[in-house]
Amino acid sequence: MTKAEKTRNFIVEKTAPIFNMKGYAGTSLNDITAATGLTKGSIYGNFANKDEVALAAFDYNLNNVSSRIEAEMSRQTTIKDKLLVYIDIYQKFIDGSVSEGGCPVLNTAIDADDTHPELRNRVLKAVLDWKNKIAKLVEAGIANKEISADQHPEQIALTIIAMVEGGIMISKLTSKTEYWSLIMGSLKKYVDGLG
Amino acid sequence: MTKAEKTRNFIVEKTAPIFNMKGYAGTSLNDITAATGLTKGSIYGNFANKDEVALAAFDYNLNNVSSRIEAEMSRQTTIKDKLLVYIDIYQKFIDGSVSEGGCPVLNTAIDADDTHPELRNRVLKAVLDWKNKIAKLVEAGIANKEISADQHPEQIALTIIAMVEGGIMISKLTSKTEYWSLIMGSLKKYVDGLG
DNA sequence: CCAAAAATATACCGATTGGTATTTTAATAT
DNA sequence: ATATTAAAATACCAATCGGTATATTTTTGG
Repeated sequence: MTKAEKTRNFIVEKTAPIFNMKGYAGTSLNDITAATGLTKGSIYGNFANKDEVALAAFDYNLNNVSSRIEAEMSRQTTIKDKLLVYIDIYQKFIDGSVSEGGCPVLNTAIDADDTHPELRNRVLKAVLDWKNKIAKLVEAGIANKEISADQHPEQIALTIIAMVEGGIMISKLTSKTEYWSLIMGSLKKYVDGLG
Repeated sequence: MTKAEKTRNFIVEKTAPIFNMKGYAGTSLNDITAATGLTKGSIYGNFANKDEVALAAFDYNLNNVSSRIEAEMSRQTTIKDKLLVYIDIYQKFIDGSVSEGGCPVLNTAIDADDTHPELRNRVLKAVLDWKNKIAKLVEAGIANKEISADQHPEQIALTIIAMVEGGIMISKLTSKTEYWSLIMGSLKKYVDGLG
C-alpha cells in the first residue's frame, strides 16, 4: 500500500461518518479537513473533487454494514435465522455503538434521490442487490422446505428491507431502542410465519 | 388576511417542495428567491432567517399529508380500513402526482436528526403523534372486537409506520410503484391478521 | 546518502452563502 | 386624495463555499 493509498483510506475512514450524518450538501470541505487534520491541498491531491470523497465514503459505509451482516449470516445455519441477522447488527448502528449516523443506505437514499444522480445510482444498486440477496435466501428456504412454496421471494425481501429501514428511521429519531425491539418483534413474527 | 400573511403563505407554499427534496442544508436562499420570484429583502421581511422558513415549510408539508390522511380516514368505517388509508395516500406522494419529494416525515427525520435540533423536535413530535393516533385506533379496534385483545397497540402502530416509511424509501429510490404494491400487500396481510 | 518523484501545505481564486441597512414602492386608514 | 405605514427591492456585508496553482516537505529508489 503506497502512501497515497493509505492517505486515501484515512480520508475516507475519517469522513465517512460525517457524510453519513450530515449528507452530501451538509458536509463541507472544511468538515473534511477538520476531521482528517489534513489541508485542502492534500485532499485534492488524493481526490478529484468533493463528489469523489462522498462516493468513496458511501462505499466505505456500505461495506461496513454489509460485511458485518455477511459475517453474521455465515454463522447462522437456517434460512430464517439468516433473515433475522439485521436485527442485532442494525441495533448497533442505531445506538451508535458501532458507526455513527444510522444506516448509510437509508441516509443516502433520502439525501441523494432528488439531488445527486451519481450517489443515487450507488444506493439504488445497493438496495437492488440487497433485495436480490434476500430473495435468493427465500428461494433457498423454499427449496429446503423451511419456507412454504406459495411465498413470493421478492415481496418478502422488500418487506423485510422496509421494516428494517423504517424501524431504523423511527428508532434513531426517537432514540428509543425499545421501539426497535417492538418493530423487530413484528419482523420475527413475520419471518416465523413464512412457513 | 393581511398582505404579509399572504406573502408568508406564498413563500411557504413555493419553498415547501424544495425543502422536502433538497433538505435544509441543500436549500439555499437563492433557491427560495428563485422559487418565489421575490427578493431576499422580501423573504427576510417575512421570516427572521432560513430556519424559520424551513420550519414553516415542514409544518406545511406535514399538514399536507396528514390532512389528506385524516380526510380519507373519516370516509372509512372499520378500524382496519382506517389503518390502510396510508396505502393509497402515500402512493400519490411517491409517484409525484400530489406533492414532490416523498414523505416529509421521512425526509426531515433523516435530514435533521443529527444536524438540526429544532427541525428534529418537530418531526419527532410528528412521529410520536402518528404512533399514538394509530395506537388509539388499535385500542378502539380491540374494544369493538375487530382486533384481538392480545395485540399490542404501540407495537402495531410502530410496525405500520415502519413498513410505510421503509416502503416509501424503497419505492421512491427505485421509482418502482410495483415495489410499493408488494410491500403494501404485506401490510394488508399484517393488518388483516390482527384479529 | 542523495537525487527524483510523490505527497502535502500554503496561499490564493471567483462564486456563493446567509444576512442586513437603506431606499423605493405599494397598501391602507383617515 | 393624501399622509402614514407596511412591504418589497436594491445594494451591500463578511464569511464560507469548492477548487487550484505553486511552494515546500516527505517519501522512495538507486
